[in-house]
Amino acid sequence: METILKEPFDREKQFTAKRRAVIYAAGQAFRRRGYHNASMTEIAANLGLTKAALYYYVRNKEEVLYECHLMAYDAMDEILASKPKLGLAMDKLEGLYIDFVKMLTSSGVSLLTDVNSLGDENKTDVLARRAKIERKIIRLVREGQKDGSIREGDARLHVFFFMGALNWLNAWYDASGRLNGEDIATHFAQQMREGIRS
Amino acid sequence: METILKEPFDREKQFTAKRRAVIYAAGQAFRRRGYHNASMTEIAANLGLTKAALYYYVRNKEEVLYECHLMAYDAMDEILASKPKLGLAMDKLEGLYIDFVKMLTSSGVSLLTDVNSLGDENKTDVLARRAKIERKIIRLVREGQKDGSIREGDARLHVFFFMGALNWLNAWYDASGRLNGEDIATHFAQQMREGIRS
DNA sequence: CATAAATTTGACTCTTGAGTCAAATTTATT
DNA sequence: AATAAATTTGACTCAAGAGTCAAATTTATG
Repeated sequence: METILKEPFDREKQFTAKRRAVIYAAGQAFRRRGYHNASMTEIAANLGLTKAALYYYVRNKEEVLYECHLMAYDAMDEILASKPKLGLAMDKLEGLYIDFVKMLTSSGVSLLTDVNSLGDENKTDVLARRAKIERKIIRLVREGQKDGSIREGDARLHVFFFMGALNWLNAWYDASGRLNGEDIATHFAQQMREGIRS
Repeated sequence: METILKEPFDREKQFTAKRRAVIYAAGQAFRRRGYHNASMTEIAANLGLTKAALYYYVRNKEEVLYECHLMAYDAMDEILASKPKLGLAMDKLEGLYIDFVKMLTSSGVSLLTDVNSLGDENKTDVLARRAKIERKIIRLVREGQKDGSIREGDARLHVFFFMGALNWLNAWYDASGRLNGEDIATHFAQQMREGIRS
């Protein structure tokens, strides 16, 4: 029972944990230096490994980029799923947005913008994933326009506007800077809200 | 007089015009496919040229990226300079923002985000250039907080929030889509304004 | 048309970094 | 300790794309 059940799962767990660490480290590197400027050798070195060792955990570099994107979208999906379904749409949206910012400033996961370095397959996939999230938020905005909490106007534009702030975060946010994620989250949420409230 | 004055200037003009065309075409390619995914050969082909011909107009690829950045910042500087110095800060800011969006949606010039592919020299330069523009806008926001047209709060955050929308434009704006630049500009300007008005 | 300057090209070189693989090393199990 | 599986490595290969250059071609001018 020990060797048959516990052990293999443990091994698998170790493996996936390390694999995740690789993806994560790569994500950090991609964010700081850009996908093409961050070499696999460099990423490996950050983990105290050799490039060849990385390839034990990962098929190829593109796959890593792909998984980095998914990681961010998974986190967003999780946040989306965790939200209560009742109340004013605006309030739900605000909660959502705060969590997004907190997640992006504290988890080390970030929204990468380089989607063109993915092959057709993965690119379509990632864009679909992004679109799905956007659609949910747009739906929420429309709901807010119905329940009167959100001002009229093209819901897509409402959303693109404040989603831009999230994607731009990576460009300037420095975890060691004087601004902390919490403060940014509440500030941004207010600005988002005021921008579209009725 | 003909050969001594007119001709040489004309030649120079031709050269710089073509050079500009190269930078511009490269900018389009960088925007659509990313700096590293767009090869010099490809950019040349878009212009009906050979890679070797490009290098008659341009020292190297990095220089091209550098100039693309500058092109965008030049355009923004021009807009900044064109604005009247009187009136409520908020109104000035709104005019500015509208012009930024119009410029980015109509001129073919775009804000590139890949600054890490530049060498140290150029990178510092570009970041300084960006910072300078941001500082002007931040100053304007502070002015608005003094004259009462803009709500209190961290002026930098106010600015980072709505500048994100501009940088995110490239990711979704499609000149041939149903939304035109004019509409986006007025929509975004309103959302920007409501987000920070007092 | 002859000439010179400007422009363009084909055919290279060179570097970098992704990806591979057989062998070495480590870890767990009996 | 012996063995087997998991993990890591050094030393490669290979392709892509940046950048070069001498020669060909085009354009303008007397």
